[in-house]
Amino acid sequence: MLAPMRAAEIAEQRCSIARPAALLGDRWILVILRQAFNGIKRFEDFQESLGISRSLLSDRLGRLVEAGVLRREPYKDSVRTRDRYRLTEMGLDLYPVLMALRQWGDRYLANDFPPADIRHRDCGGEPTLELRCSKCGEEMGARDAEVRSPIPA
Amino acid sequence: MLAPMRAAEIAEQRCSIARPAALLGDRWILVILRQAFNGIKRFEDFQESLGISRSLLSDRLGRLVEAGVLRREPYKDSVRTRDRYRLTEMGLDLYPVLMALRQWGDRYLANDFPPADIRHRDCGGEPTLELRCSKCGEEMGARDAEVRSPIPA
DNA sequence: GCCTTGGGTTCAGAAAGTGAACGCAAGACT
DNA sequence: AGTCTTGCGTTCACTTTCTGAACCCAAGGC
Repeated sequence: MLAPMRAAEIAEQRCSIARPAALLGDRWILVILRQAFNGIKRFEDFQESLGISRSLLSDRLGRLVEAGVLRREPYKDSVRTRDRYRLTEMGLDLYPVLMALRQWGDRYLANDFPPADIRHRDCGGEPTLELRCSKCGEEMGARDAEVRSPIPA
Repeated sequence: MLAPMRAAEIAEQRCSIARPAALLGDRWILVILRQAFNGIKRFEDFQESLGISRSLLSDRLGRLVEAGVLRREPYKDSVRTRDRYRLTEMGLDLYPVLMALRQWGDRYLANDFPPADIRHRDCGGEPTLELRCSKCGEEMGARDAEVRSPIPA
């Protein structure tokens, strides 16, 4: 199974948003990453927990490995040698993306269930994503930002 | 054109990440939002700047309107009445998601071009996304987080 | 009345996604 | 040794979605 044609075209744009979008703009990729951050590593566990078809899971894990987000490596179970997929440094750095999704989802789409309970391991506080100006330290939103080198597409 | 079947299933999960993923886990949706944040409002301008097919653009804008991320409204051009699509408050609050993608993209995927230049309107500083513990104020990464109510799927 | 423009909808063919069935290597069982 | 199970896929036939090109239609202009 090949990567989608249009994804490749989007990925070629010289744009800091289009390139990640070409990889991450996919429902399965995002929930696979969520599971990876939840500690899932084995093919079977991804497949069962997500209800994704094997062929598609195989394709998506392959894309993530190729992109450098996951690393596939053999490891010794108590019983035998298996493979597992682990987040690389590059993959771990996607955490803010997932947290941004979660924060927005909790706010606007989670009316019928309690929000995710994720805590700082050290102190039990709640992680919050802040968009802050690195110069003046003010918190910012979309309206406070100005695009100087814009709009590549 | 109907929304993809599996998207609906993912959207039904009681999960703060799966729900936004069902809407945003789509290449076109993400670049459409980028353009919206870049100030694009009209159907034609989205279409030309993205090279997306009209039918698909129509479908995606419709999804975003239905989700409450965009609002469609008529307005008076100098010449005549047109429609435009504008970000709602809910849509503007997606800014951190786009910034998270951009920050990651700049770091790992933008080796062949200069990163996007986005500045704080007031002081010219650069916006940075920080994941911080709201209790102790420490900056956090994936490894410092602990999932207490996990793994809905 | 006819033309242009914006914002679509409607095709038919191409690509991607789907679940079920099959492949295959490494240990374990007998 | 031969068979069984488990993990991790690939292949297949079928369905759904995407694609670009062609068409539609209302509001203004000529």
